[in-house]
Amino acid sequence: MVIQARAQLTRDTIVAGAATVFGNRGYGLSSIADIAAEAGATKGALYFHFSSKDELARAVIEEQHTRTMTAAAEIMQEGRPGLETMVLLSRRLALQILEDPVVQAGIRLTTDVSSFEHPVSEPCRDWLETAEDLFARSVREGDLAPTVDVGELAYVIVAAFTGVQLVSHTLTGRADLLERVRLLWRVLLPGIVVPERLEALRALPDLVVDGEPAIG
Amino acid sequence: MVIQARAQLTRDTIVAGAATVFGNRGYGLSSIADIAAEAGATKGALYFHFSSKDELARAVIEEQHTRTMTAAAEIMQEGRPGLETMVLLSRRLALQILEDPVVQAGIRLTTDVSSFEHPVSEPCRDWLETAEDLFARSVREGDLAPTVDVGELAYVIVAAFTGVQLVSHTLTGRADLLERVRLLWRVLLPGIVVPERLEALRALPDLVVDGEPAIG
Amino acid sequence: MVIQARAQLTRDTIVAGAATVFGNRGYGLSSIADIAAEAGATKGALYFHFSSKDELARAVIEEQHTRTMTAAAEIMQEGRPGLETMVLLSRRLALQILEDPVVQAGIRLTTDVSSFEHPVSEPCRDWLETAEDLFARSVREGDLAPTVDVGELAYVIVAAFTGVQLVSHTLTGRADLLERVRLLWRVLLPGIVVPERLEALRALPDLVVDGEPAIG
Amino acid sequence: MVIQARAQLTRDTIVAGAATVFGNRGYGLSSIADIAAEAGATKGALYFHFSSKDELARAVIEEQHTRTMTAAAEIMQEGRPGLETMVLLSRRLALQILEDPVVQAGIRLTTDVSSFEHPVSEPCRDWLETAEDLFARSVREGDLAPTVDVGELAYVIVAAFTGVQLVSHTLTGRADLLERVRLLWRVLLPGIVVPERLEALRALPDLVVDGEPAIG
DNA sequence: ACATCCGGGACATCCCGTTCAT
DNA sequence: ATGAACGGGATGTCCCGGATGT
Repeated sequence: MVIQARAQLTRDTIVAGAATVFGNRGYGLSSIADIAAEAGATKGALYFHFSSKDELARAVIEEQHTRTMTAAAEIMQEGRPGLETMVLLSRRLALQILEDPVVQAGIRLTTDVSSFEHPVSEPCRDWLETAEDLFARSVREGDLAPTVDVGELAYVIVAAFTGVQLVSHTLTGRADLLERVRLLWRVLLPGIVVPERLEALRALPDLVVDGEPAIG
Repeated sequence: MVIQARAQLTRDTIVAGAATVFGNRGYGLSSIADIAAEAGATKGALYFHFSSKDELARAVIEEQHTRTMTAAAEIMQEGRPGLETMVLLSRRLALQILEDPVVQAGIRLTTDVSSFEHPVSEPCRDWLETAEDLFARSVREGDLAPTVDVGELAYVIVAAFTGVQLVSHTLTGRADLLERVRLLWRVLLPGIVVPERLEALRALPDLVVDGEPAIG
Repeated sequence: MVIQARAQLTRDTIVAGAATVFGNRGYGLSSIADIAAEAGATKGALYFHFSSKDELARAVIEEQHTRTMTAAAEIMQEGRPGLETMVLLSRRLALQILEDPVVQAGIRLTTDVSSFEHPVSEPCRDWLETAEDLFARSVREGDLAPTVDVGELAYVIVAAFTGVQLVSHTLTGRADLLERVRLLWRVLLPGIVVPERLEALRALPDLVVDGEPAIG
Repeated sequence: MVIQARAQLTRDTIVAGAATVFGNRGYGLSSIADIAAEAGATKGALYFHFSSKDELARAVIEEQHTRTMTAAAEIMQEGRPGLETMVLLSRRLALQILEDPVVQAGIRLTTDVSSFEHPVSEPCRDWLETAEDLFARSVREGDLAPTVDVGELAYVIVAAFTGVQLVSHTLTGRADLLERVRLLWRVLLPGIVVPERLEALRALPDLVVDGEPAIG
């Protein structure tokens, strides 16, 4: 139906507006009225698409998840080695956080909304799984020692990235996010790759992703 | 004076109640009425001690900061090597997070309140400084290579710990926090200590702090 | 036209749904959305047939009035004596109230909507008129004394019936309505019929109408 | 405490305002804002005393019940015969309905709120009981035949009065209420009192209560 | 003609953070 | 330090039109 095209547009606009407000103020301090104003929509329109603030927040999270997973899928299709893919994924996500309010909001909301009755943990689990798969591949490729527990390694990486993003946000408003992610890998890599590959992979953290400004 | 002692007690009770509520629901979703009820005080009493919700939140953060810093000072007085001290600090903080609602709340609020006009970043900076100092000591003690940038290393450690705490909270309600912190160090240490000390320090992550249940 | 047949059906469905909701919750607490849902229609369909909530309520009242008046006409055609007809009418109406949501709703709405700009009093007046006519006939038939004011008598009967219906609704959810109507007549009759006919009419309240379960 | 006196006053003001609005528009169509405005209070004050619209409505009902029962007690203390007391009670209630918005509202709300989860039926039951007691006394006094079922009689009277009040409200805005109540008794009495007392009691319906305008 | 989808605002109820007398 | 009150939103939902099919 043609009508539904306009509806979809309205819905997207609202999600975007919600992301901006949620991202700036967090769930609890964002008001539906502010969101509607930000999106240039009325509360009637908003209420037509989302039956509650909670549902709206979850829609933002879902959209963010879709976007990050789509971006991740693109990179994973390039057929690079596991570790390299992992690094690129982290940088790609960092870029999305910097550029896309929906991604910013989604990440913040995932934490906020976790206080609720039905917390949101899928995105987190998805990342863990992805990381685990890639590390498992790295083991097969000989970059990681067969003795490492890839699940545990994935946990540390995902958590560390999360922390870097949050601390960078707190201290510099994310101005140094990309640099900090690079730094994270420089510290982590030596401890996990097998010694003989270390030299070859030393440049990994400085790889540049599509759309990323080259390093000064 | 006796009267002031009671006032101080009331104030502490309120801070504790506020911590419980803030910690569970976040700043925006916590109401003054809930806090007063939780603390067993009246709203009037609350407003006598704190002139606004914002100030109350900052008081919780400050109290948390005091507690963590006090605990940190205790450990640092024991005169252990830098790296060992750092590990113990992290474990001590994890324990506080698990046991002390004020600490839980302070950490959550630090993020929440960062959306405000006067964000809170001191606690974060203090930890960075502490970590940096300890790592510098480790360099002097020969545990870390002189080439490492201790500031950067501190950043990674603090961020990673933050992330581990947050992810553990999201996925398991912090049930596995201690184990995850241990894991974090096991992954990190090999990449940062000088090779010849690695064997000697391998047991570091499993050190047990006062009050901590022994590892099964 | 065939199309209009479907429209009529839709309209009737909506009126029935509206009756159910109005009857349960009253005018003010019934929402158009609830009515549409109850009727299995969309709000659009509803607003095609009725231009406002008020109009819908009046349509329900009108439909109720039609149904009760139709039923009344049937009984009045049977050519029974006035008093007997009156008793049967009251029992027939009680049955309708018990069985037909539209009748329930109509009665409730007649009261509710009375708060509006254009109150609804026709149904009430119609009943008064009908009762008055029947009592006048009873006078001619010698059942009532010529001295009674048939208008006043009609008023008392209509009001008393209304009250019985309402009290029965409040106390037992109308479970004892039929019995209470019977009781009403047993109390009223001795005071109004001429003494010499009293014995003959004593059985009147226990007459059974079509469709009514016999008395246990 | 002195403070509570002012609070009590505010509370009463709010109940009175609520009664006015509820009485005019019914529960569903009355808004809290209108009530606050009518009472000259703020929504904050209102919410301090009543935690919901429902509770406010029940407070109005309760207040009405108190007032009618107080008035009833006064009359019953006068030591008149049962039937006479009953008649006077009905006239007193009619007067209250005419003069006291709280009583008007209470009666209307009793019906409205009956749709809720916790309906209100006590007032109705209290009246039934009172009437039953008085009729029982009348039997002992020889005004009523010992064969009458006083419970059933009470039901009819209470219901009939309720109906008269409602119909009078619908048709004339209660302008003829007193007259209609008188009429009700004139129709009812002959059917219930023992023949030999009928003449003596014929004047009962025209008795005048305190504060009632004499009959023209 | 009949029905639907989508959207528009205006309020409803409720509750919140805060102050003022006492 | 309390009880009472204050306004100003908070979310949610209502009644209702246009745009769009069928």
